[in-house]
Amino acid sequence: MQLSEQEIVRREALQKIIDMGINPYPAEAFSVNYTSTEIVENYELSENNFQDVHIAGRLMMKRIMGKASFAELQDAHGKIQLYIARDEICPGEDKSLYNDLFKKLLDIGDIIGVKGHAFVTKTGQTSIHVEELKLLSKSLKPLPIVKEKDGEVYDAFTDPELRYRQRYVDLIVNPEVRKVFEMRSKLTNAMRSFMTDSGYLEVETPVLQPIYGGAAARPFTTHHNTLDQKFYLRIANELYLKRLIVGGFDGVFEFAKDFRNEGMSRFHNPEFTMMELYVAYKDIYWMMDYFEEMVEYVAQAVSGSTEIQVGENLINFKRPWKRYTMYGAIKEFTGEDVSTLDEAGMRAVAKKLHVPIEENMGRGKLIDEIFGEKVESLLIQPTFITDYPIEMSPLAKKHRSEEGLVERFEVICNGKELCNAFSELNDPIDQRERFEKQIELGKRGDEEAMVLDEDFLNALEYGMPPTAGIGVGIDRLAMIMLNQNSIQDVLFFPQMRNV
RNA sequence: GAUCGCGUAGCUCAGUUGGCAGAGCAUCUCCCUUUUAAGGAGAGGGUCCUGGGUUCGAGCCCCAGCGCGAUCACCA
Repeated sequence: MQLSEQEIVRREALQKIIDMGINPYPAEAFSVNYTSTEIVENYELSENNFQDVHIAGRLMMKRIMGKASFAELQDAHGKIQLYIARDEICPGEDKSLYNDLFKKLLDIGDIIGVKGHAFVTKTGQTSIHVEELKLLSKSLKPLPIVKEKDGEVYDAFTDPELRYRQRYVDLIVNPEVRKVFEMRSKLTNAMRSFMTDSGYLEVETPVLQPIYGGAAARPFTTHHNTLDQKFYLRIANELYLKRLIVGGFDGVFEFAKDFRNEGMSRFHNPEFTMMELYVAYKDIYWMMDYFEEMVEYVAQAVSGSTEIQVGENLINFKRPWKRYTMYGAIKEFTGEDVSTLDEAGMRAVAKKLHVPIEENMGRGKLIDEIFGEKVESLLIQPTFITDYPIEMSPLAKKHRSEEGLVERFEVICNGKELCNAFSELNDPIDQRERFEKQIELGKRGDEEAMVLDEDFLNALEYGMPPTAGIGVGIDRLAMIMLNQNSIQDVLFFPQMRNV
């Protein structure tokens, strides 16, 4: 391994620290009694508090001025300035703790613990007057140095490849990145508590599945040695959650890592998080209300408002959201009434609207293309689209009144699909026929056609109550609510090519 | 998978017509007891992504490859 000049210097410093009799990686705990932000935010309010502060974190800046110095300590919550005077951390004759350890051997990035008292400097900055200093962990790699003045950031660590491959560095030096992930956690917590408060059960279902199902996608495959059997990483957990509804639970949900062996883009990572919820004795109209309420609640919890600025758009999650049928939305945005057209008529409309189509597309696919090309990107505010063509929805119940459609809705927001929901198909005969149609599509070369799951049909044959189900793309929801442009910015460790 | 762009010091970036490899921060040495993008004086640090080619001479031009990004394709 080729070491840079700075890395060599740090290894030499490490050895000198050991030579001084100091363990650079001590085993014992360093108990902390305050965090940086607690002190900074509350010092003025409680003048006499914080006189015995134990605080630990990463050394982020040293400003040495001879026999006294300032430094910046960063803990999990923020930064606080340290004031270190030689004669206070070295009250005796031996000044080596200050002159050697602090001034020369401690580097930016080292993890230290200090004891001291809070005070305010001449220039008005709340700081810790250090009385004791202890090295807790020596850092051997130089950190990127990010500077800031008057809210302006200089030399920010921005190379996306380095940021994603070494997210730990990104998190150390880019506080706004930490913030995004803290808010993502808030988001999922808010959803979780909303559903738990409704009385629904959070469950876990298999990631390794002998038959993949619940979505149309190409799977990852793997092999179990003992069983000598092929397994797939799940592309969805839909069919397992429905088995649990058959089993008698009236509401189950799971935050699931799903895996799809497909292209990557700023909206696609090969592994991603989907939240699926199934509630017995409900239909899509109930689910629309429930989802609307949940997202409004989540927006409030995450940002303290139902209005969120996303790029150039101000998105308002306050209920009620606009609702269109798919035909209605096409009519509204293109002026074309396609509801009564046959396949040929649909093809003619697609051509007229300059929607690129292929000869083998059926009526349902044509509708989907027209909607995707001409309507979807125009829907910025959260909008319900209901009543999808049956060909695209093999797990959704037939529409209660419209031939050729199913009871399904999606919510489109910021031009992208946010969720997908059905009144779940619970007729086992119908479900078998839909699977068989998928098998034919598969034989005709559709690599994403669904596979027949005999055990799932077996479960349906025992009887599943009428059920509403929804799948929510958590990464995409996070992108919108946290105003992030790429899925990579809401995943700690986005997939990268191995180097 | 296609097209375009990018890859230079630990980080952020310059690099002219092809002519000695540059800056700021960081690092090292020295000075400095209320600084804060601390300051002052000095110094060191390079596989210019990799491999070929053209040329007297390549960071720069050409070819191939690798990695990243953007857009598209794919993606319920």
